[in-house]
Amino acid sequence: METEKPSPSQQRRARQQQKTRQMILDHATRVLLKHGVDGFSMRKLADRIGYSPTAIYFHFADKDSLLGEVVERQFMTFRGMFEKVERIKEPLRRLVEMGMTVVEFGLRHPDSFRLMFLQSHPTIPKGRLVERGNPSQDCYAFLLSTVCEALEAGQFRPELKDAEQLAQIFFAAVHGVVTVHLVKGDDPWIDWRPVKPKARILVEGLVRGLSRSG
Amino acid sequence: METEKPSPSQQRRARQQQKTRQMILDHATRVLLKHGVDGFSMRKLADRIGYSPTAIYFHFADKDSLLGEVVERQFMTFRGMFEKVERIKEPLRRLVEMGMTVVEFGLRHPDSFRLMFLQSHPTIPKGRLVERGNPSQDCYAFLLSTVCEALEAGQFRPELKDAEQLAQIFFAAVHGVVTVHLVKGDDPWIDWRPVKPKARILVEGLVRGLSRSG
DNA sequence: TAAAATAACTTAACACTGTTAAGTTTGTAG
DNA sequence: CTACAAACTTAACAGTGTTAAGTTATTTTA
Repeated sequence: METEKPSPSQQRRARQQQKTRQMILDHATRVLLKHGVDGFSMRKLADRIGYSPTAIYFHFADKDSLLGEVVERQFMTFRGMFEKVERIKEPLRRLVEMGMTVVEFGLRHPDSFRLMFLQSHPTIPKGRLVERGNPSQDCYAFLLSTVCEALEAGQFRPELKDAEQLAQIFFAAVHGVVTVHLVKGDDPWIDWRPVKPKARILVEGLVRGLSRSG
Repeated sequence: METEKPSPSQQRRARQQQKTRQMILDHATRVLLKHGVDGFSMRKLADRIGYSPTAIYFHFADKDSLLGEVVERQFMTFRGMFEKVERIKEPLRRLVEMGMTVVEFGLRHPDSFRLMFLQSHPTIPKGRLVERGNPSQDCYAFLLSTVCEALEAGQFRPELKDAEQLAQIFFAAVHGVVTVHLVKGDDPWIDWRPVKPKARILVEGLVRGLSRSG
């Protein structure tokens, strides 16, 4: 394989392309967070950025890919919200506050949450932003490491040994509280109680129920 | 108000209308359960039933109303799945099995679950099939009554007194397990564990963590 | 420096979608 | 027999994602 070094003009062009790519992503993100995924369309986005609809397809394969990249960036800011929680020493307490952070994120950025956790994203971007398995970038890895810590300290009941399983259980529980609120929160059929207290009781109750001391 | 008694031919017409309504609903349900909500469209449905697309609008206000009624019927069959669980005497054990039933339903009828619990349905049908608050028809009421039973028997921790809150917590947790599986189950990013064991551990752990004995 | 090639677009179109306005057939009521 | 309303159909509107073909400008090559 011959690796031709790119000429200066090629580099400049590549830089320009990256810039317009970013510009499109920025606008797409803004539209998504303001009008939701239903209020987003390629044509509206094109209108907004002053290009024709087809121009976007020069930079992104299709709508799914574009949304996939937006989601990837949302995951970065999502991960950022866990910084405060990171310094909690006690793993089980950290686990609880991680759950509350997810809830916080879901309430603050509902459309973002919907996009990230209520939609399948089959199209995986090639150059991923977040590094798989690295707890400082991958949220799931961070959750997993916390569970592992508690596990190694022998804080869970003896029959619970699978860190992946436990992590997925905790995430699913918290996910459920937020999702039900986002999807059915307006339904007058049910006399809904506030989300945060419910989440607290759920996560703390779960920790108590699964830990050795409980 | 003058209640004119309907003539025989009027009655027959009304019957015929109800019949085609049902026919449309039946086909709509079948399409939805086979091809999912994304594979459903008014025009395809019209094709299927041999009418023009607009004909459907004579029987239903719009797509949302039609889907709303389909969902309502799905809730009836959903409720039906709880019959076996109903005879469990011990309320906390019943609570656990109710959760497992929800999971069972979600795994067996994923598109149905998506339609019922992952979509907002602002349009409430006028003549509702299920009677609000009646535990033998309304699933939430059934859940609520079970929670109440355990609550009255003093089986929950003393600080937990709100039946609605507890019911919503339990439902959200189970909902989360199913939803995460349906939405992200294909994501190769995570090494997913089987759903049912996770659900069991979650619900039993939660019961243990929130109950007095735990 | 002129010609060829390539990047970065635009225009026009296709095949869909939900929904409505207006027209048509058909059976009932007076 | 006429009038009317029910139950439809046809045609159209406004929107969607996406592609094929054409255009313009810049860069590379002969």
